[in-house]
Amino acid sequence: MNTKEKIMHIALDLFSVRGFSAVSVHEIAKEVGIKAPSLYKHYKSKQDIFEAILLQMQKGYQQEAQGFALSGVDPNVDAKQYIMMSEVDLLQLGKQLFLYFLKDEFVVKVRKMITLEQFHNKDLADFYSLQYFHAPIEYQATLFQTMMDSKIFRQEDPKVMALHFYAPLFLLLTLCDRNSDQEQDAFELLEAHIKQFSRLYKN
Amino acid sequence: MNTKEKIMHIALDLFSVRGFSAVSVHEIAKEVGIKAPSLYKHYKSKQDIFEAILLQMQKGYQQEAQGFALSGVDPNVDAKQYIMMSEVDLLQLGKQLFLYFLKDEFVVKVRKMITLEQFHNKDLADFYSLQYFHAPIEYQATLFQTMMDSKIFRQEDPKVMALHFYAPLFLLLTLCDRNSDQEQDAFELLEAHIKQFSRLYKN
DNA sequence: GTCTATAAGAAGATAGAC
DNA sequence: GTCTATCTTCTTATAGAC
Repeated sequence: MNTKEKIMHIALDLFSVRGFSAVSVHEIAKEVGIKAPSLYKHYKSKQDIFEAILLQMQKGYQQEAQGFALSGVDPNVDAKQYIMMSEVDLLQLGKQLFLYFLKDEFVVKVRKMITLEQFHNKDLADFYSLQYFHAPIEYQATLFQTMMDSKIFRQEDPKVMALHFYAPLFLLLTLCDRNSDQEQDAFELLEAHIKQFSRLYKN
Repeated sequence: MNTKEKIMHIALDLFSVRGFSAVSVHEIAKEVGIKAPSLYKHYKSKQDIFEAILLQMQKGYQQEAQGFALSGVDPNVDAKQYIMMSEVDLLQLGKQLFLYFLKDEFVVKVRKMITLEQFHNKDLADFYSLQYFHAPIEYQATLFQTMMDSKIFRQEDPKVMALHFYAPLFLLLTLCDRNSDQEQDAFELLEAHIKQFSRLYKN
């Protein structure tokens, strides 16, 4: 990893725990192993590092989504693959989604960082809401709609069904972000959630 | 309101949007209408203001819980009142809980402030997790257990049932914290959630 | 309880040598 | 691309007059 990348990752480490304004350029440089002024040969300002992290995440997310069980691009295509979905498959899907959000270090740190900056400006608020509310809900609603059409699940509002599936995932995820020592409990509760969810919606 | 209280409320206004470290003592004092050094006659440090806010919230929460539909103290007592609970009552309960978390200005601002400081230290992380995860889940699990015993709801894991009831509330709450313009949508989705929840769990 | 003056240091960022 | 030296501004906090 070159110095520019090293700066970005160490800045992210610090921003994601203490927040942008509580971290000094001096501190980032020290962790990298250079002096603060050297850092300005790579980034024109502290804010520039922050923006580089966001850009990197948008790039990385596009790539990850491709290789993912759910492409995240066209839920209608995905849904056709899951029309015959059993309870086990749904469990698999939920776990996979949860583990991606929880175990991809870069994703975790960027989420934490944005969590700490979400009220600063509208762009970041909108970005967070899109990434962790609207996009997953819309996506899963389309998925469940298709599965309802094929009589796997009872006829209910697919958007609310998506909310019922996703909201516990999100709550447990944010719990783990704060208290990583509770990951095991969270994971067990996640399993219990999806199994009970399947029973409730099963036709 | 005296100057000491004024300082606390204005500090909270600023901390809850920009975070503790991004707000200067000078700025707080300016908004209050005094000079920065005068502020130190009321609080011994900036950190001291932060801690005063947390203390004030703990006081206020104890009082609010008393007058609340759910006492928040003994769920077994509460549950007996709700044994005959209908779908409409559950809707009422959910809305009330949601509106308390969303419309009590002090509660909203303190939640936002702690959201921005939650990764700084373990005490704040634990406080957030207790307030917005463990306490509500435990409380509602006990409530639902009693309601299952009296055959109102189908026999399922009461803790997971509590998760199913509460997680969408939390997700919509944090959405409103970021995007207050989406409150109306959130509220409608909340209603749809509780109605569908009732249908799913109804015996 | 407010003010002005000021300390003492840390902040982000630039200039210019190597 | 790294360094030292430096600029300028801002930071928290104190001293002491009124």
